[in-house]
Amino acid sequence: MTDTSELPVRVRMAPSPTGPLHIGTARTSLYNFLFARHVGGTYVLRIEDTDLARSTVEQEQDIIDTLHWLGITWDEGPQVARGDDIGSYGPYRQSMRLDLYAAEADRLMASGAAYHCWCTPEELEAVRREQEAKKEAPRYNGRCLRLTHADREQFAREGRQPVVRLKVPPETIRFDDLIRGEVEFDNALLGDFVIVRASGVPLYHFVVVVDDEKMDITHVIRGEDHLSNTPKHIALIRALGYREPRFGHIPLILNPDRSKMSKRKSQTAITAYREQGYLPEALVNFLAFLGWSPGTEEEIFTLDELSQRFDLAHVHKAGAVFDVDRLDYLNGVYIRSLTDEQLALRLRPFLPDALDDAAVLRVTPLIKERLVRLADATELTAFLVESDAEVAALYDADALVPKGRAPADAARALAIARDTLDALTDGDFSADVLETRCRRAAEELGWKAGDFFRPLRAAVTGRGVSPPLFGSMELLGRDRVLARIDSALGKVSAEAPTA
RNA sequence: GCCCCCAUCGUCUAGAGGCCUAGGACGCCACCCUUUCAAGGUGGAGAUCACCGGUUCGAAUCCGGUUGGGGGCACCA
Repeated sequence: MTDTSELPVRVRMAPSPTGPLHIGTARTSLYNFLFARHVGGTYVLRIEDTDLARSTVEQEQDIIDTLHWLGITWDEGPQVARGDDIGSYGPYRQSMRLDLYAAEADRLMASGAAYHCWCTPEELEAVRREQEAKKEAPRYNGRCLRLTHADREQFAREGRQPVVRLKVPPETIRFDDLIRGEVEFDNALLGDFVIVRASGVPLYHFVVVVDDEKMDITHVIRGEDHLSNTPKHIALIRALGYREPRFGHIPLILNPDRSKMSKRKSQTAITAYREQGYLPEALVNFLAFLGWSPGTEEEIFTLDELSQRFDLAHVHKAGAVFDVDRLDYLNGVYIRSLTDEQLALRLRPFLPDALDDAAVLRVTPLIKERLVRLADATELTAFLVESDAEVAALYDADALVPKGRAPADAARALAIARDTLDALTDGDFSADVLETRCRRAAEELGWKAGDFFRPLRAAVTGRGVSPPLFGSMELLGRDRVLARIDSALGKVSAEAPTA
C-alpha cells in the first residue's frame, strides 16, 4: 500500500502549545472535527511541542480547555494536561515520542537518505546572503554532503554537533489536494532541509510526517500556509517508505488588510473572545462560515447541524477576512435564542456578586435584546449595583432635562413623578402599575410620555440610555427610586434660575 | 528574488455554460414600531462577477495571458 485511501478515515489536529489557542488553529480544528464527524471517522488531538523553548504546559492546558469550551471533542488524545491519554496510538505529545523520531532518523541515516551537516549558523548565513546577492533561491548548498571522513572527524574533535538533513531528490512532486486539486512542485528548488536539530530534538516537518504515519492519519487537513511545505513532507514520506495521506489545504483567515491573521493586527486568542462574552455556539457558527458554506442561503447552524452538512467540496480556496461585525451579529442571535434561565446562567460570571442569582434572573429579560456580548451586561446593570450616591455623581443636566425644556420644567416633572410614585405601596411597585401611573401623570402635565420619562430615567439610572425604565424601577425598589429622584431633584433645582 | 496558491457588493458568501438585467447575510442609509438604547418590520444604496484575449449559439461559470493579493522558502510550528 502506498497511500491511505483504503483505510478508515482518521484525521488529526496538531496545535502547538507556544501560545493560547489561535483563531486559525481553532478553525482548522473545527474543520477536521466536522469532517471526521461527517464521514464517521476518528478525530485525533496531538500536541506538537517539539519547540521545547516556547512550549508550556499552561498553554497546552489553555488549548485543551478552549477546544472543549468550543464543543470540539476528540476520540483520541490527551484529555487533561497530565497524561491520561485515550486511544491506542499514544503518547499524543510529541515531546514524549522522541525515541520514535530518533529511530526513524537513524533509519534515514543508515539508508543514506539523510546525512549530518556541521555547518554553523554563521556559515549558513553567509551562503544565504551570497545566494540572495546572486538572486538565487536561498537553500542549502549541500556542502556537508561532500565531506570526507577526515573532515567529519575533525568537526567531531572540535566538539561540533551536527544536524541531520534530508537528501531531497531533485524530482517533481505532484499531489491532488482535496481543496485545490492538482498541485505541482519542483523539489530541485528545495534544498536539503534540516530534520533534526544539533540538540537531537527533531523538527516539525519530520515529526509531523512520522506521527501521521504511525497514527494512521488518512487525511491531512490544515491551513494553506502549509501548502508549500507539502513537497517536503512528501519527500520525507517517500524516503521513509510511508503511505501518502490525502492533503487538503484550507484558506487562511485574514486581517482586515488581507494578510494572514496575526496577533499584531487582530485579536487572535479564542480566550479573548470568551472573556468578552462571545458564546461558543456563535464562534463556531462564525468560524465554520469563514471559508465554507453549505451551498444554500441558510446561515445559522449548531455544531451538530454543521457536522451533518460539512463537506470539503464546499470549502473555499480564497482567504476570508475576520469580520467582527458579523461575529457580533451572530452572537446577538445566539444570545436572544437562549431562555432567560439559560442566559442568566451564562451571565453570572460577568456580573458582580452584589447582584445575587435571583436578581440576575430578574434583569435578564430586561437586557437580553440589548446584549452584543455577555460582558455588556456589566454596564447595562450597573445602575442596580451602584449606590445612590454613585448614581447621583453621574447626573448631568443634559440627560436630566429634555430637549427644548428648561431645568425648572424638568424639576416640575420630577416632582410630579415623585409624588406619583410616593403614593404607591411597595406591593404596587411593579412595572405595569408604574407605567400606567407615569403615563397618566405625563398626560395631566400635558407632556409627551417620552419627554416625561427622560428625566426619570436619568434620575433612576444615572444614564440617558438604560434598560426599560419601569422594569428597572421595579428591580430597584420603591425606596431607592424615591431617593434617587430626590437627589436628581436637588441637582436640577440647583440648575434652575430661582423660580 | 524564487516557488506555489488565489481573485463575485466594504465584509462573509450563493453561483459548478443558458434559471443572473448576479441571490442572501453583516455593515451602512431611510422609514415603521417604540419610554431611551436595542430588538423587530419594510425599503434603499452598494458588484461593468479584477483586466485582456480566446472557446461556445451562449461565460461570473471553461482555457490562456496580464494585473493585483496572499502564502512558503528557519537548528518556528
